[in-house]
Amino acid sequence: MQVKVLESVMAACNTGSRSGCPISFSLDLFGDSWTLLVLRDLILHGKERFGEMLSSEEGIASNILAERLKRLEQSGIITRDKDPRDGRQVIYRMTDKGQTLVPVLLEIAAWGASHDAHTGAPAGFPESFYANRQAYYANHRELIAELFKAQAE
Amino acid sequence: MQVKVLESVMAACNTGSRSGCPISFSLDLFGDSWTLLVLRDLILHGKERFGEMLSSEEGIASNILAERLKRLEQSGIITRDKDPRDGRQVIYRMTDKGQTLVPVLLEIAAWGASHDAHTGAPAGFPESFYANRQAYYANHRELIAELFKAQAE
DNA sequence: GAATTTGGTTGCGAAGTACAAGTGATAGCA
DNA sequence: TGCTATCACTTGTACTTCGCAACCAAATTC
Repeated sequence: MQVKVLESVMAACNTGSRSGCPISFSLDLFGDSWTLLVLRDLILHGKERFGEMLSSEEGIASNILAERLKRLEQSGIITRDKDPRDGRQVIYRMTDKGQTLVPVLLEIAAWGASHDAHTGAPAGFPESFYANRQAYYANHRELIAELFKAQAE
Repeated sequence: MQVKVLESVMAACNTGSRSGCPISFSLDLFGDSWTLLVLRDLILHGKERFGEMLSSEEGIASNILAERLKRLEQSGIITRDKDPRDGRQVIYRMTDKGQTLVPVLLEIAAWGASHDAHTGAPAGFPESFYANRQAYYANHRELIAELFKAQAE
């Protein structure tokens, strides 16, 4: 009986998890400076190409980006396919599992926007999000675009 | 006019922010491996002492813990007070601003629990959380404790 | 007042990151 | 068909951060 417990602990160790804590598990995947920014580009900005992500405002290094994309693919968060129209390019896309990270990203974005004076998020985003999270989970792209449009007027 | 834009960009740089993105802003505060685990101990586990956090399952180093607590205090997320009953000890407590991180932590915990086979979270936590987020935001400690209790029976 | 506890700090080797340059496969064009 | 550009990386090297162990000062207990 004791042996089984040990085995499960070892299994956890082998997957790189530091403990049985679900937060710790999540952080082993995206708890570094860059992975969540890559996921932001994929999920919120709709980027699919290596070059697009490379040219993001924060200036990620190409070796770091390549390594993070590899890890995300191995974790089943994204897929990696050759572009049939241009064999040089690769298309990265979120899997269904990857899509389940949308609420995490939106929550982080809303927190940042509501505590950062110099945020680039549209005015009223956190309030709008906190008032109706479900709508954003289903439709974040369109709802955020609408806020930007309303702001421009 | 151009000058003003430049000034605001420079101000953003001085605060350490890599860009105007609200996610980037959030990650500059808690986008490393350890800060969110410290926040978990403070928010979800109710820990208040240096020693308590030091002895967490993941084994944070004391210099890292000290540095993170300092940063969180400077960011207004936590307060640092001497224990009036024992002058050696320090009590760390979440501020109101810190409490606004509860939804972020719960979302990360739920994601981890729903994708980790070896999670230490109580059975049914992600489902229960996703079905009724608002209740958890107001009352996460008690609701999670109830799940653990139900599991033990 | 000696030993213990608590909350740190310091120093050093290991690991991760940033930057620049280079590689290989494909594509477009003369 | 050969030349050049583009794209997605990889490699090498300097630099920064991290992890670990040891140490330290103040407060408390015995």
